[in-house]
Amino acid sequence: MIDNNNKSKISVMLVDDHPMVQGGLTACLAFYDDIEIVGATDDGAEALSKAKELKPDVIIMDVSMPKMNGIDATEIISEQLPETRVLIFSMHDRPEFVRSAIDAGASGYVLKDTSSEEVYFAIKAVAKGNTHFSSSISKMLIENPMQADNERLTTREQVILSHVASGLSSKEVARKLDISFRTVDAHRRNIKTKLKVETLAELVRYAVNHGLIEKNK
Amino acid sequence: MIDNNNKSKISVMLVDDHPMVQGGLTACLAFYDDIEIVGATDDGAEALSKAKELKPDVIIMDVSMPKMNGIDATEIISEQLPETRVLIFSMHDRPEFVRSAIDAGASGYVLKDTSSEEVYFAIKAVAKGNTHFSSSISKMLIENPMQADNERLTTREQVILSHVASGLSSKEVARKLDISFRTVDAHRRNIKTKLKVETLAELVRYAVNHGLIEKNK
DNA sequence: TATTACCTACGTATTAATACCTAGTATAGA
DNA sequence: TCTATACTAGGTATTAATACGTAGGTAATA
Repeated sequence: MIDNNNKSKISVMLVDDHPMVQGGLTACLAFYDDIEIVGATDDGAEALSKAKELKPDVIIMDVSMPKMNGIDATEIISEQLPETRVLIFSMHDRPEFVRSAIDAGASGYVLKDTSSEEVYFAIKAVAKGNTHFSSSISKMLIENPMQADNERLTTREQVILSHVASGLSSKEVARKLDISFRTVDAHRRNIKTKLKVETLAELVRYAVNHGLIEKNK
Repeated sequence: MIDNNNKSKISVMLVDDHPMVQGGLTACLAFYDDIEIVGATDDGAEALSKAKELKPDVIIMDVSMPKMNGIDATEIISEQLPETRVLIFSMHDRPEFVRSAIDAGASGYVLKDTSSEEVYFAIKAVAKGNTHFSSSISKMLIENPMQADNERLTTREQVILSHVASGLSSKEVARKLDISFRTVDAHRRNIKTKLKVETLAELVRYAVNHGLIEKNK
């Protein structure tokens, strides 16, 4: 960005695959004369190239998008355009989505039921280098502290869990991974200890809710 | 509605709890001079009273809303305002959402990634008394025929399944429901036969995906 | 009256899961 | 070099799940 060029207005790029949401954001932000919509796209991959071209102050980014999701896009933008701030604008209020976004470098996270005014204030805050989270998001982050390192599942454990949650017995998982069924059992026990659960049903629910297994499969 | 009064314009009411979606719909439909937005609300319960007052030709209805969901609202509107058409406008593309909506009396179902033009055409179609479904919705309905009566779970079976899926053993479910664990086992076997699954993991996933158990619980 | 479906419950036999304990190898980090 | 972690794997014992078959009582429907 050229020094002092268009400095009084915050340039904003929209990245959302729902036409009505894009339209709604455009319409609502049009009321504020210190905000300028400089571009819009409906997928994360194109967002990257457009962001490099436009160098907006703020990007409003959805999470779920067809080609590249907003979290991955955010991570790359944070690396390649450190002066551009990303404000996540999403349906998803679960801790793992929010944490992924923060880890990827997002400066804020607001839910899609947020009022126009709050979206505007959030844009202003992140443009200044601050952060902004919906109050329910902040509350939820406080109530669900980050899992300790020793409570995270290793890669192998995730693989074991996804198979078990899909319905395979320990023997079937063992055969599939070419390991002993005792090894599978040992992993299951470790996984249960880490996740503080006791039953297979709880393991399955964790896997479904954390995207370790495809829905409707 | 008074005969011939304002007949050339289709009156439309918006029911969606996302301000940007409401804003986007309003903005996009403003381009069409044969459509008039006569009201908007963000919850299904208020939608009922406003609909009786305004008697719109078409209601654009979200599904997930805080106080009353769009399906329940649709059902009541279909009964009490038979000349008002409901067009569902939703994130959810799973068969059970779509079927619930149709059963409730909705005249159409479009997904939130639908273009402005298609939303406009859908409104026109349902205002005329036709139906309109996103092409992916139509395709999915064809591929997932309604379950036969003998494949639906009875009330008791759903209760058994929700307990089992929450992690209780057959003995624990038996104790909780004051029945024999043999009875629980018999139900489990019947449920598996009906759902065409073989393992507890598959039962749990069904329960999670069909809302028989709370997410993140 | 006969049939069907739902809910209930039992016995027998086999397999799977689980708990507990123990332990070797490889790799990374202090 | 030592320690910790991850991944691996074994034995023993107990409990749970599962399969198969059987069957009674109640209510609804033809």
